[in-house]
Amino acid sequence: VKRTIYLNPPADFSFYHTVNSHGWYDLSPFEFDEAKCTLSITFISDNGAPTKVSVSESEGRLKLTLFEESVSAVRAKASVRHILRLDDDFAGFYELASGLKGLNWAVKAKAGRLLRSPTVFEDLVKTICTTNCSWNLTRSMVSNLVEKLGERAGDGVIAFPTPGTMAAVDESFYREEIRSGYRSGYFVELARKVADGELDPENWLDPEIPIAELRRQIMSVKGVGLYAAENLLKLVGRYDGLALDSWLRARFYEKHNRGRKCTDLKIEKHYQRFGEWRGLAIWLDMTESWFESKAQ
DNA sequence: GCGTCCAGGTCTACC
DNA sequence: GGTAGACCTGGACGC
Repeated sequence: VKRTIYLNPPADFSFYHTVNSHGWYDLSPFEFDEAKCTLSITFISDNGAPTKVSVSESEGRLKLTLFEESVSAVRAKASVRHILRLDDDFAGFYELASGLKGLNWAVKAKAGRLLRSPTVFEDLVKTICTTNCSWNLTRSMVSNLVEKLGERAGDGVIAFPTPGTMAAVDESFYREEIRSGYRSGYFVELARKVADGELDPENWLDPEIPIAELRRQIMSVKGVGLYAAENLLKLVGRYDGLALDSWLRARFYEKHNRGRKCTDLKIEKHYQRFGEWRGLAIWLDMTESWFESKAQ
């Protein structure tokens, strides 16, 4: 039995720009129906059951459709708040970015919220899946994780696998079934540490943890280097790293360096003025063209 | 059809 | 603390 509930987003929220903020909407178990502008999210409910909620916009409110009876409205709202970053505050960034070329569009469009998964663990694994490979391979590894290892409900809903489930299979499973190559050992080690309670990625959402300590913890995960750590840091609300990767560098060369390569230091200097917001500044500057012809 | 390169990098070994 | 070389996969490209 379907249920519909509503959620009031903050005034500076744009559903469209949040969903399309980066490639995450394209990774399983997210499903995005572009024509209907509806995002389906899947997470593990409090009773341990995988549950699906679809989210769309309706007259300025967020309309949540719940498909499982077991999930409470409170829990569904909390997950959506987390995934769409409804409680994040961007006033400081908008103040810095207002009127600036490359960024003013974001202020006007209310962009800046980077879509995230229901858990930090899921975002961490997905981020490792983005390293040193094409986006196609990232998508393939993630959908293999969900299809072959995900948590299944009776009605066909599948959520991203839990640390415990991921820890229960060995490296050869990842190599052969997930096709994750040398990352396979990283997944086994990470999943075991989280399942054993030795590491708690969800704790990284705590804004009180000093950035240096947080970065140290994240980079202690095998397979997570500077790019992956800074990317995950953005997803837990810390934007002081640029998270440079081949895509971002190429876009910077194109937009700000006449198509010629330059050092990372030059890129760093370009965004220095944005201080603790620089990671968001480069991302929005580099993705401006995604939204140029799509007035929303 | 086969070799090489490289994508939303990171680790290890050795200066 | 800085940097070659190795590392899975699969699609693109040159020959």
